[in-house]
Amino acid sequence: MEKKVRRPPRGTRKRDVPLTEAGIYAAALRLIDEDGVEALTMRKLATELDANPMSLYHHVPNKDAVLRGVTRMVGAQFRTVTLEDAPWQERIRLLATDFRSLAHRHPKLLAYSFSHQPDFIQPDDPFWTALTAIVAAAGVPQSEVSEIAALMVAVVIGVLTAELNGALHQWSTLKPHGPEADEDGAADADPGSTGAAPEGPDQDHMFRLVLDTLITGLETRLTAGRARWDAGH
Amino acid sequence: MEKKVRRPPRGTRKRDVPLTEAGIYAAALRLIDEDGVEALTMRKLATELDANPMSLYHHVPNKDAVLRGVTRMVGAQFRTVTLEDAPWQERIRLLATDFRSLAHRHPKLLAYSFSHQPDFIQPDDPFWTALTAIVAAAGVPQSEVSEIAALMVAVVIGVLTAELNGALHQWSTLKPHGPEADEDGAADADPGSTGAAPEGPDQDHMFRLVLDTLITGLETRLTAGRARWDAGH
DNA sequence: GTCGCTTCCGTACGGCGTACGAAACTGATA
DNA sequence: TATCAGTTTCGTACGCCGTACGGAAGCGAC
Repeated sequence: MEKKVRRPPRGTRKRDVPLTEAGIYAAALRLIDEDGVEALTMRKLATELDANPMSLYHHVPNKDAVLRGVTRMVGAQFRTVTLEDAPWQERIRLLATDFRSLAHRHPKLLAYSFSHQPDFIQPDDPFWTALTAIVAAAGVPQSEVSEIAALMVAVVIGVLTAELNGALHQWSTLKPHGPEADEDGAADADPGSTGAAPEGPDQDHMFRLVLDTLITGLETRLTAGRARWDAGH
Repeated sequence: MEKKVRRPPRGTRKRDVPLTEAGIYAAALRLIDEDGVEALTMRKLATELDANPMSLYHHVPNKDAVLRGVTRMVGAQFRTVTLEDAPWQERIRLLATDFRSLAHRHPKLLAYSFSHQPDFIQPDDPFWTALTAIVAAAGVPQSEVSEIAALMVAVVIGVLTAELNGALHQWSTLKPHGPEADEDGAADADPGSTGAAPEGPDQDHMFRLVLDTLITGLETRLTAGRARWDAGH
């Protein structure tokens, strides 16, 4: 007759929805965005979901799977506009910028993923398909598209990682040499002010700089010497 | 035969040299090279040194300091030949290659350092002084040497990280685009042994490719438009 | 001797991931 | 409606971890 509820019924609990895999990932992402990956524990995650730590294990095999799931979830959120008829240089710039803005949306998570989850890029992710399409459109031989795309990802991720963890800023404000010993004339018109600008380096600018340099290098290589590609090494 | 026991052990003791900071770092490096950074614990480290875990804390403030110390120690080992009169392209190639071989000597440690210790490059490390000197010699204006050097480090580290954790191999064997053709045969690579790989992507080659592309881009930018540098783009 | 200082170590606390089994809930069936 | 099987939730517990704390062993100076 009476529905006997020993446990406080709905209403008393904060959570009125049952645990789900997606819900766990979402909560984990919330905590990670807030405090970083290393501060995420299964107990805190359970608390956030108003559940017992062990309850999570019916939806997720272990903590590592949580991280992988969150990463995959965020990676799947990636969207970019594909300008079909723009020059490949423009398209790749846009793609990289979109990717960078995703990284800025969840910096703590992506800084982790970049170094700990080599498979956070999946072959059918929109990012990868777009990138390979652009690289192919640039004129890279079909057989090397993957390699070139892989290298571009590695480079971009390298710069992003350095940007996210502060290394880029730190290095670029390092003094070039230390003592004098300036040999081999570098065109040097700058008076001796050690330019300790409080502003520091502009990360947007630096990102674009790498991108442009990379693109320029690729252009040169593609137009100047097709034989160089085919010769390989 | 009387044994020279200057230190009659309370309890049984195997270690006859006292603990030192350097000794702790050396042992930690041994364990890291073997099992990876994440497997290093203060207890295992103490066992390796035949000491009580708490004894380490008289020479080192905490575990994080151990990691930082080991990283610094390895970083200080970096050596490169400086070809004073070679063209900067050649010099930078050599520097990057030397750096890469250091990374291959302690892959587990450096994969960690790259992402967790933004300050593992110090202003007076031979690596940094050599790099900034070369960049300056290439003709980059004094005021931007640091930025360019920082970017090059970020790029190289990005590629090395991807190489060390297997991502580079994985990505470059990814199918370029469509889900139409189903091909299997993903063979996992063992990081570190880049010797005689019979299969597709040659990591040495890919590293050189990035380097060359970067250098080419830099060349073009330097020779074609000096105004571009000065205008700050 | 007996101090004071450095080095070493035993014990212990709080937190972690998660194995295990019991309890509670759910929907299908009788 | 009562029963029951399967799923979801939870309590307890184990073996790790980093490290705080305080006591003990060695050693040079007096």
